[in-house]
Amino acid sequence: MSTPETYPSEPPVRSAPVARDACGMALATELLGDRWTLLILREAFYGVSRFDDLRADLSIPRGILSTRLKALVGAGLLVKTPYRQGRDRVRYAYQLSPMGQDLALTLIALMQWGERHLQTGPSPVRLTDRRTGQMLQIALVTPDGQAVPAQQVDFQIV
Amino acid sequence: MSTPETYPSEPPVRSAPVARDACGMALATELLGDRWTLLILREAFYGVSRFDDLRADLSIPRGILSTRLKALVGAGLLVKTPYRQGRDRVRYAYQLSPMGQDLALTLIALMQWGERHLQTGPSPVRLTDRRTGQMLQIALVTPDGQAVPAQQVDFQIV
DNA sequence: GCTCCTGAGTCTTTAGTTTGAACTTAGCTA
DNA sequence: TAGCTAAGTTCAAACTAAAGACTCAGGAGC
Repeated sequence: MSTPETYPSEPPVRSAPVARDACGMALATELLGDRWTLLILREAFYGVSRFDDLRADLSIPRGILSTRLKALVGAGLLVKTPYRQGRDRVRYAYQLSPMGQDLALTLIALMQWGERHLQTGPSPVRLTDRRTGQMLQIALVTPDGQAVPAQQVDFQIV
Repeated sequence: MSTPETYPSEPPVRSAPVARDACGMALATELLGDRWTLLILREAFYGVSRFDDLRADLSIPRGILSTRLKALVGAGLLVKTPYRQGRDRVRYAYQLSPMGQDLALTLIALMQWGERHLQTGPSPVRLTDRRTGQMLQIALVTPDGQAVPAQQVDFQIV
């Protein structure tokens, strides 16, 4: 973005051009930015929904899980739904709300980045087009659904 | 993903079908999942590169910034480059490596999600196609760059 | 009825991080 | 020589997380 050797011509950026409370990314980070929250949402995407299953799967302390779930329900990403299995007593499932499901693209972007740069083996997750079977990638697209290469993307602050 | 009222027919998922250390998302979360790291990368994307500018812009304690920058340099997301402005002594700029720049799509996905669900006002960030001026959105695309709607995406674990 | 079991929590104590403030260092500049 | 600034480091106090014990509710078995 800036070229350190060729200052003074191009002065360094001294502060972010977008205030933190007007930036969707910063707001999202406040909600999702901790060691557990993204992992909990990952489980939710995979369909794990019960307190004790989450706890066992993540090895997360009960107290922390309890607080995080409350925060996520409070923020509207998860919904706590009662259900009854067989003759069991009523229990609760934590499931993604539409707002939570809408995080899918973000988590997929994160996953694909992790696969490219951190993962050693091949990915066990396969995202394909149901019609053609083609592999899918995250990209920026125009309203009519045409991908635009990175060099052709214009980033502007108004 | 599962329908709480209509169990037993469809049993609940008891654990994530992908081990944490084989999942790009989980690996990425380990690196990026804390209160500051994503905010630091956000600054880096906006072009803020100097220690004290980051510190002032984020109101982050020096010690934390120092450790986070070291971690990010160590992980290969940032590069610490010496530079010299005018006759000043040599200083260091923290800038995105190619690996860090490759996180752009993820951060944009996060930003667009935050804008849809958390932000009250309109976004000051404008992402457009340089050729046509059209607004751009994150989506899943086929290898030839055609967006695929969510309902048509097939998610499989191998 | 009484006891045990399980899912889903809460409470408490200990361990680990984060903060903020003060101190340090290197290279200018007056 | 003293002063300034960017970029750290160090340290005590405050906060947060972790691990384990405790609680509670509704069945199931005796």
